[in-house]
Amino acid sequence: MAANSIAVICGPTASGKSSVAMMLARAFHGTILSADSRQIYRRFNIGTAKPVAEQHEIPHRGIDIVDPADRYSAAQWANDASVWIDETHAMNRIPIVVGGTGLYIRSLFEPLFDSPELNPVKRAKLHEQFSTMCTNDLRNWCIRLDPEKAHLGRTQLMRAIETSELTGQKLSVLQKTENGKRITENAPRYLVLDPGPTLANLIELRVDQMLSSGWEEEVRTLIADIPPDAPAWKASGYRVMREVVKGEMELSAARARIIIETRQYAKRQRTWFRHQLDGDVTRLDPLGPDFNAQLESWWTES
RNA sequence: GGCCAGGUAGCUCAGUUGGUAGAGCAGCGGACUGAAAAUCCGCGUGUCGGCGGUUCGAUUCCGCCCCUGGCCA
Repeated sequence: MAANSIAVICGPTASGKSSVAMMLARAFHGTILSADSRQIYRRFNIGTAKPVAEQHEIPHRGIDIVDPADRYSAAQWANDASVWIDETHAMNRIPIVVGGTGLYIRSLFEPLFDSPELNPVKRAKLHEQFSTMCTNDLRNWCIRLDPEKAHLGRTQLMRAIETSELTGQKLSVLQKTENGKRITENAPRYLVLDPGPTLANLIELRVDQMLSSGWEEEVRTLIADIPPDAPAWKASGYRVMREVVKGEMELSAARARIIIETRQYAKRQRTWFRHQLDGDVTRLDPLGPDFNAQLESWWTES
């Protein structure tokens, strides 16, 4: 790994990517850049599997950078990450990007388009209207304005509609023509970690660890002063734990539900990492017999 | 031991007045450009508990048996 390069380690939740990143950071003087859309939030620690103790040993960036009620974005992350990368290189360390938020990671190497400013007042008005509409109505609206985007989900439909309504241009066209600037000249080299079917067991194990290390107490204190619609609550398991704290759900039922939610999240991540990464992608099983050797040869290549 | 209610998809259950069956959840596959742990789309053959009987045809009707739950002894 050359001094000015960037290592990228990704994979589904609970795949062990953090501990692999820690190993590399220890051995090769690395700084860990967390590409995780939930670990950015302060105070949401246990349920997001935030590396709290690890930060004392190895420098981390991208953790605890946003208040729970604030909205963050892939674009902001890409901008912030480019600064962290420069700082890391300046300190003669190797940036190790690690995370499960694929869109964040990809936006580093395949930049998001330059989004036009949308008038905030008009935008708020539009969103007020969206909230009264069902997804199907939004879809029909999108078919008229930007049919290429109409097969996507509710959030993406709203984005396409607001772009067309407020700029008069199709989002699908803007994305093709207006390529944002490339943050790094280095070609991406992705390491995707996935232990295969064992992942289900690892997820179950990790949920139990979270529960036994005080997740419920954490949620009890968060619930006291964080608005229920704050973006940070969208981390999987937190809504269910909120019901437990409020006495609306048995802990055993919550545990089962959280395991299912987490498995479903991991599945979505796998689909994403299977199809959305472009470039030099290496896939390894972190529990495989030759993993250490494979990891080393991946690292020393190029 | 007697009576009653059940036994249908991995789970919870619907249904077929006799023409071999379908929902929710789970699971699987997919999409994804400033909310991404988000937001969406697609996918249902299963000895219809077992063995006989009636019937052109039984998951459905009849008989016996097995299993589960409840009530009564």
